[in-house]
Amino acid sequence: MFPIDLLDGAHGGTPSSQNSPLLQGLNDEQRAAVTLPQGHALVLAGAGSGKTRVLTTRIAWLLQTGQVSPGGIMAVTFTNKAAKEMTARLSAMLPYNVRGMWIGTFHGLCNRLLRAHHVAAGLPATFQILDTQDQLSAVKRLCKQYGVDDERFPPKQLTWFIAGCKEEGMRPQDVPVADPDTKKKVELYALYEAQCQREGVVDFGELMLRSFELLRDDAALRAHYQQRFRFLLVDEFQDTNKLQYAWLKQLAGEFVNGKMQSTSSVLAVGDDDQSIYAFRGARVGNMSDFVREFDVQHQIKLEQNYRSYGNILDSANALIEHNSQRLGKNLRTDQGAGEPVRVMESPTDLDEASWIVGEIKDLVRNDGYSRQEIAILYRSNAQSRVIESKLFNAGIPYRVYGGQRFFERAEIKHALAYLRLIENPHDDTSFMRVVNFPARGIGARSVETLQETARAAGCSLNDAVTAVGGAAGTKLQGFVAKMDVLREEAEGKTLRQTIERMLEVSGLIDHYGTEKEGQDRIENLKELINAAESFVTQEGFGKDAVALPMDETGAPLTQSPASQGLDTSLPVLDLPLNGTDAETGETLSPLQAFLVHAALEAGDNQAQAGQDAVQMMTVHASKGLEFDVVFIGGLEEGLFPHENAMSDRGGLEEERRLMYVAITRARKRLYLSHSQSRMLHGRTTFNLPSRFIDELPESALKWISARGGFGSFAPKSAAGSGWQSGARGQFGAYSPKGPEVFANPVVPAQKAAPAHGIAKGLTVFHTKFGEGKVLAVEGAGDDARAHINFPRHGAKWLALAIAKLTIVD
DNA sequence: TGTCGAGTTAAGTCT
DNA sequence: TAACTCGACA
Repeated sequence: MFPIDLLDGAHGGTPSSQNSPLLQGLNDEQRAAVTLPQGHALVLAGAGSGKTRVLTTRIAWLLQTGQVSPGGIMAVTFTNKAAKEMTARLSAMLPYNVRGMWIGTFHGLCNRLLRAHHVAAGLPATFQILDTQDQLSAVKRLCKQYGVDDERFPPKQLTWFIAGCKEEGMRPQDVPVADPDTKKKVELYALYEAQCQREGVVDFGELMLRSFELLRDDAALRAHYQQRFRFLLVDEFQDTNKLQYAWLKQLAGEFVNGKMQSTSSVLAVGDDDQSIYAFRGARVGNMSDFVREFDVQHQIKLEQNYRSYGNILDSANALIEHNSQRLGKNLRTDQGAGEPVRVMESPTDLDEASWIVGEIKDLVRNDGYSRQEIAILYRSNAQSRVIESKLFNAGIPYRVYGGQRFFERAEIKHALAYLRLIENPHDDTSFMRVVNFPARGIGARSVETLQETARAAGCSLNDAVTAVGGAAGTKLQGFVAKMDVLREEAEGKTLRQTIERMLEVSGLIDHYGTEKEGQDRIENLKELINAAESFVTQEGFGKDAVALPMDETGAPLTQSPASQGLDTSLPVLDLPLNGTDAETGETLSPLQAFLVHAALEAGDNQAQAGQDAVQMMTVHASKGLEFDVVFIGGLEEGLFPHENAMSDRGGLEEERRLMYVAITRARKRLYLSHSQSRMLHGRTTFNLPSRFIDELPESALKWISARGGFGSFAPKSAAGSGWQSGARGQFGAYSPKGPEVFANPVVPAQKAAPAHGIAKGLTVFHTKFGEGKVLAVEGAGDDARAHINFPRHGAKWLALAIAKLTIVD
């Protein structure tokens, strides 16, 4: 906290207090970024260079020097995590309420804009947000309705197509049609749009596109926000897509002859080396476009790293050197070399997991690390399962981020669908989801009839119910009546009461009560009530939901905002997080706000927060975080780099940046691990060690795996990069099966091996293990392996070029 | 119409 | 491996 009397002059005063406590402890580059003069600027911030600190201090600085009031600031991030952290740091730094500032994710801020101007945006006040699952089921429903051949047009691909179009800012009429297939897809895109509009729902892409169009087409509104936001700060700028950049330009000012005419100041903070979202339309090129189009005068590089020791940083630097498309940047540290980066090789993914768990035990018991400072990173969510089960068996608390998120669980989606139907009876996606769940005798046939009726009448499923006759009609009407009752009862009830009543009336609790594994689900549903409860408390619903414009002390502004240079002809929209209707002044109901929360923040804070638990997440989810100890598992060709990304150069470079992000998460100790075989999608695969391991400097590494036992599997790096044999004595302890799995001696593969004749289902004889049954055969030629179950020794993988096997029957 | 089991298929990162 | 679809049967 800094004393208020340090405030340097009134509005627009020159920031002269260079010895402000705010600036203490910043290095020269950071200080330069924090105290940048007005105008557009780009900060290239390397990993661990104190980027978040710079951003938040910059905001505090702007406020402290009176250059802007809280309402004049907009800070955009990509993840809720980042937005939350920024808000938290700011409230610790500033002596007044930060709620008046627009700090949030792109999608969160778009939602806020659309809520506030839903009439102008052509949306109902209660519009709902579709997540990826909802979007897919909406598309499936559409395809079925129009009899689309889902072989030729898989619904999933259609959702990608639609999302891709929106990311490029294209409506159906804007999409260039080159071939009949595209023509069809565009038609479906248009139909999908109509369906969403009819049902009052928007997907993620629509949130962005719709609010972009709102700003583009409504000059008065645009002028208002341009006037209002004097300072726009954008985090992770390298991850912006075309549409997001265009959206920013609308807010920043008017674009004339390719140049930005702007009275506001845009600060873009990014790191081209950490661009890992090209797959969802991110354009690193936005950085250079920004410099050109905004005529950026100030560029600052933050290269001093405060996070990691030398060996870790050297590894990161050496790795990213292999990329060709870079702006160029090299991290440095004063912290000394630190420990070497440890590299581990395991025979199987199970061994890898056991080793990680054993290592974690040591770290906690012997080296005094707390579990929450240890992270296990992996390329894809599917990898977490094995590690989870080992951690679970070892009794080590852990927390998994991402993956199956709380709000994406089936029972929670069902509950939310009921809540959405209470809010908006025309939400057909939700209607379809729960009309017969729990089962109430409304079968597929009845639903089909209902859909046809609705389509013919051009109304929602809810409204079409009365037109359906017979027994089916009666049952449908019963369902709708039930929902009507719930809707009426929700009036004047607390969110908690509404949800509890819904769980009861819908029959969800009863249903799961009779199900075998329903107890967990019931627990989750109760957790939903808790989530709603704490949401209501945190957001302060029920009190004065509209935050008034504030002065620096948090007291409401008594003087006109015009003194801040704001356009007073429009209402000042200092709104609570989830927005208020600017035209009517109505605020969202707690239920509406909670549904928004559920859709936009998929609930990464499920697990027991606060517990000292090992952190598990994908590399993507780890961006922006840091830990004392980091394990990166599954460093194998095909997995990391992922095979789908290996075909083209761009994809491979993105994978490398991903690896760069992973490495730079570690402060003190980094473990890299790969496994020779891995259960993937139900098959055992054999992968070479990742090329990324080879790209690291030998001097920074230390191999802790014992080499040997795997003849032809010898990692390709073995040739040049010295596989020092087991430097750690405990190798045998954490890989008890190790020596047995491949019990055959290592001999050079014989060239004349291919015609082995071993096939699944055969019984074979092994000189040491006796008779066994072949479970599977993988690979060909010298690389062929068989998985054989020996009654007395268990299932083993044997290299057919080496093992002496005879076929018994 | 609901339920259950067999067969099929996809499989990656996120708001 | 897990989620999903489809067909047989009650």
